[in-house]
Amino acid sequence: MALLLIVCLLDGMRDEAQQKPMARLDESLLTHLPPFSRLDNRQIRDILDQATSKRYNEGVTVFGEGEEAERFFMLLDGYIRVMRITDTGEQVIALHIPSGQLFGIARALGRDTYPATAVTASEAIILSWPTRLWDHFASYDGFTTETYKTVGKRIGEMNTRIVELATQQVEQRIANALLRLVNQTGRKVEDGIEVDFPITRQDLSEMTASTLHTVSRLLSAWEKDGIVKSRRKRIVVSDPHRLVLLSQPH
Amino acid sequence: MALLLIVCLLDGMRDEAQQKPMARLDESLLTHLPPFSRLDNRQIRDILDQATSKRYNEGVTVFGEGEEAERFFMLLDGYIRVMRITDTGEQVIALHIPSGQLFGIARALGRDTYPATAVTASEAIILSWPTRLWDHFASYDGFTTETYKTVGKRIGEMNTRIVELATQQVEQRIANALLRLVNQTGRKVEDGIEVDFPITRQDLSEMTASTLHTVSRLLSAWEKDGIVKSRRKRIVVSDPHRLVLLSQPH
DNA sequence: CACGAAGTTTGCGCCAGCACAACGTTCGCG
DNA sequence: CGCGAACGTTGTGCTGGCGCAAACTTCGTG
Repeated sequence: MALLLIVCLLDGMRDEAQQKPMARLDESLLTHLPPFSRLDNRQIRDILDQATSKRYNEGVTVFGEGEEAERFFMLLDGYIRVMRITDTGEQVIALHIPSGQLFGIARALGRDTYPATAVTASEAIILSWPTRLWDHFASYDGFTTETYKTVGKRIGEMNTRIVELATQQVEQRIANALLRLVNQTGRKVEDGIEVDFPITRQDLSEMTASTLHTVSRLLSAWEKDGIVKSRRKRIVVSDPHRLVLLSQPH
Repeated sequence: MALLLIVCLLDGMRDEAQQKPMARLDESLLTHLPPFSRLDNRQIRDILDQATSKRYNEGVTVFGEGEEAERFFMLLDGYIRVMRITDTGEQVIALHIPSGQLFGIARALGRDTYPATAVTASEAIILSWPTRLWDHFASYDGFTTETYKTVGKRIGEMNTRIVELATQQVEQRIANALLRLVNQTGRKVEDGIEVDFPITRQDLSEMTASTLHTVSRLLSAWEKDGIVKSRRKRIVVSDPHRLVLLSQPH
């Protein structure tokens, strides 16, 4: 709810400077996001005063793997796709980050460079700060604690990912990926739940270590069975329950 | 080097109480381990005074996935295998932890339960502390910083793991797994570098999401080519360079 | 509204690697 | 030192899902 407000405020800035301090932004709006929830007003204002805001179109690279970690980021609206590219040019999507989370916090894990590439999966609004401010903010009560909770969750997701890749069939992996998307970023629509950002079969194949072709085939089959409905870049899950069945072995 | 000393000291305790305070242990021995390297003598003594020491045989479960995270651990000697078990009973090995690292630090990531199962991959000597002490130690300068560096590294490894599973052929994955084992835990022997703890083909297959049979076949083929030498539970890599070639696409 | 780019569908053949099976080898233990 | 269990090897057949190819649909743009 708070986020919507922020977005409106920021929309006004769309045609102005793409990067500018956020002095205008009401600090109460950030209060409910986990990393900031335990901070007092003075601290929040301090953080906001030093933030840079920027609006990104879909498919823009926020930072690349191996680059020096000069800034860290807070996603206010939209979705971020975290991916790596192999020597042979294949892309692997590691995870999707929903709004309200910090990302690119290499510094918090003692790294000097970003370990992966972050690309906007939809239009996005992002605050960012120079990395050197991390230690300063880290002294604020609860800031790091909440951050590391997020890290812990992501580790859990990665573990699950590994187990899935290691043990499940393609159909189950794709079903799982879709369920995860719908759970984490789903939006209720008339005939089911829709993934809240544009997603192609190619993307799904990169999330599940399969191929565009296989994903396409399966989605077609599922559509025939009335489990999903999809159009270009949009996927609606109309029968989540049957998808859950498909996602489990046998 | 310091570790060897510790091990000797502890060996003396082998037949005494399996669990007892470590008051006797010279604090200077822990000084060089990353999590403690920036601590002063008083702090190290404080940490040691509250530690419990225990010796484990090979193949013993230290903690299980989902259990309440009552303690956190420091591996002084040996190796730990971190694994998860799927609903269908398949095991997946997530990573191996070498001596000198903290593990089971769910608390540091805001979790109440352990996210995976930890089993000793060899005989091991482990210190542990009640979880509630974490926050106390965390106030010591550098303790958490160094810990989170380790977490960062493990995240990197997991990412690599995911990319490997997603893009590489079985032969390359097994070659990679073997190279990683040899790099991280290798011990020089006469005719090459040996994995420093007992490892079965089954283990390797669980690390690479393949089967015992395939691993066995490949190791046999490699042995015929003079790349590795293996006997029961032991693997020696005699020609790492050619293994690197095998680990890369084409 | 015509064109190109991006996204999607579908058919077909093939092969890496799994399942199944049976046997050989090493180790620990009484 | 003999037995059983754990660990390792090898052969054979089969199939899921990938590679390749070609055509179709939707969208944005000038």
